[in-house]
Amino acid sequence: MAVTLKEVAESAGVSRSAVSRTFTEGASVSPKTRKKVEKAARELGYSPNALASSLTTGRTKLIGLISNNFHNPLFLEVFDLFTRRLQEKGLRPLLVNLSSETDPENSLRMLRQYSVDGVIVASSTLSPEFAKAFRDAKIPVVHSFGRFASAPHVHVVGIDNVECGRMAARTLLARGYRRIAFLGGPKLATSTIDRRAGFMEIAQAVTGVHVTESFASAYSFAAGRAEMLELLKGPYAEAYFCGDDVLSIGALSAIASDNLRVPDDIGIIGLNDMEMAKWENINLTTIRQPIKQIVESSVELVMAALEDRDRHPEARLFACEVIDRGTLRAV
Amino acid sequence: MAVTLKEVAESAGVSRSAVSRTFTEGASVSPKTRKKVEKAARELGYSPNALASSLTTGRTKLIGLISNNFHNPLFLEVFDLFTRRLQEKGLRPLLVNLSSETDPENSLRMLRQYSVDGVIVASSTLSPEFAKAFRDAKIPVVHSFGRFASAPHVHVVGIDNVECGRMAARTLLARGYRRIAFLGGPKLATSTIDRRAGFMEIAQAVTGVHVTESFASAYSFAAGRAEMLELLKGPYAEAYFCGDDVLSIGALSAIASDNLRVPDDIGIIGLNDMEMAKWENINLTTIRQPIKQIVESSVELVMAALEDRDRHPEARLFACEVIDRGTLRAV
DNA sequence: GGTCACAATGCAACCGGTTGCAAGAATAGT
DNA sequence: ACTATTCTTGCAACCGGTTGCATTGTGACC
Repeated sequence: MAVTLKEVAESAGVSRSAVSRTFTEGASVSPKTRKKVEKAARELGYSPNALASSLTTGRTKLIGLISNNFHNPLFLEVFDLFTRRLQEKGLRPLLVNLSSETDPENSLRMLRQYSVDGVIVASSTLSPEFAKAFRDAKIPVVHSFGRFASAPHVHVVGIDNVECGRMAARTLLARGYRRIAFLGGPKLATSTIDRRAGFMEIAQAVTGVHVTESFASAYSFAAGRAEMLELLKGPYAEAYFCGDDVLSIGALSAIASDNLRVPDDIGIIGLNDMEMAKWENINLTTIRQPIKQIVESSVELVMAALEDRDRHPEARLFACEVIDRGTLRAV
Repeated sequence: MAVTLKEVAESAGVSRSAVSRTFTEGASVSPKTRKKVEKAARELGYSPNALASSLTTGRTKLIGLISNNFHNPLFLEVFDLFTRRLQEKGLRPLLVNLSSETDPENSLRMLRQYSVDGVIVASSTLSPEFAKAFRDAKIPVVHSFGRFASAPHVHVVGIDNVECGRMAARTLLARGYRRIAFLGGPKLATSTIDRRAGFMEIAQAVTGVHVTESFASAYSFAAGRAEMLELLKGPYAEAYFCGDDVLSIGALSAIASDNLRVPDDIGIIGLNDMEMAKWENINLTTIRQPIKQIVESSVELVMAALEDRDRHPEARLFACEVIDRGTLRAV
């Protein structure tokens, strides 16, 4: 096994406490012993066992990073940002893939067994039971990319999907589109519901605008393509607000298959601004979701909640913005 | 804090050992006490602290999952597969993003501090110092997607990149291409070196074939596109073997920007067969890397290495196959 | 030099479990 | 009914650290 505290203590000729103290921030150790201990530690290649110390301190610095979005390329960026940020802050992400669990109860038990300090759920949905279980266990939870609520029952960081819907509708109207449509993700996803609501609110408020809606079975390329192929069979709209970039890309491919051109024949606006959206062969006009800020804020929030366990649930919203590329006609 | 062993013991009216034993596989407990303990545990909502037990057992069931490929969409699939598989096997992935570390030494220390049982490095490169450090610490390492070596100094699971290069060359030749080229990733990446070697071996062996090579600065869309745009300025080849799918997609976009058509004007064959390759608007002919098998085998191997710490380093290779789609002309 | 305040150190108990060992209980064998 | 064997069980030590407390050491000040 690895070198232990005791061995270092013996080698340095001091007590175990002394060694422990040299490795704890702000403990009282004289420069002399500190030097001795550090020398011994270096020679033996000692590094403290974080798990053992967590036993007494009650802090593991482990953060459960839970997601079920392992098929949306956006989330590779999200994982990248999360892991970097957590590492920077001295926290360790324990990754949990929720999609494989038949029973979320299971992941939950596991996170408790490993005494994670906190949990970040990076997924648009978070079941209330899940949230409750963590609250009962007094483990801080931050729901990243979650649904905004004015009275949240859990910390949530994300965007205002309703406002995004409005933004999309306004953008389409500003470009002079009059027959517009919402092409959402799964009908039951809260993100779909909210984006639709905002979109409709604006679209239906102006006379002379014809608005329709439809829903893809998943936030995926295949679902977006399939749904758009279907739509193209009938009389189709002038422009579509797709619930998500990957859906948009699916739709774009359907349009291309039908030998229609974007934005001449059909306009598309997406949501997310994932890396791929700026690829020149896609060049998607979309609404940017500031994932970097969301991630940073989530980490900050989970750390704050660690400090103050009874911190009141808080919702943090970030503004989105339209990124104008090539899939919508000019103003 | 959470419920502890002691509380359960008191509530059930037995010793702590008894409780511990009911929760350890294969320990000797009478049905009667087991029943009592389970009842008490259920009532109190007890679940054992995995970290505390790791202290005596020496096993944490934590596996360090290390990568620096947070920009290649293929790796979202890889992470999905790894997390699922590890979870199925009762192991927990502790994710480490190497790209953010200025100093890999750092991640290494952290993994030691958290006493991970083993490490999976999912990245084409693995520095020898890194491997050595783990070997010194007696922590099993599996290098997934690593370079094949007939005398590996670390467990490695992946494909034979040289053979892939050959396969690509043979495929292009079989389609009647005679002016062919290799468009690799970073010149120093072992994957690039090997794929190039295999490609050249075959291409240069047949007379009348003109073969050239060039290298993108990274395995990324932007780099692939940039390099291909450059190539298109001069006399270009009939078909390109790109080092990777994402590079291929970049190249395809460059070709489209120049108003050339695939496969009529230029052929492209990629490597990986990531999800995107089958998207209808990309429809990339490529060499499939069997990532699912690689992942499963990696997990299996790391578990085996856990059992037998002195297991001899082993290289496991998986065969690739050409997936014929639309970016190469027919035979 | 003596007193005092405070810094440095070691002791021992503790965090939440596991496990070797010996003693006691149960079962089998005759 | 008595002994031999196997199962259960609790005790106590241990895993690798941390920390409250009492003790000792150090320097400041008068």
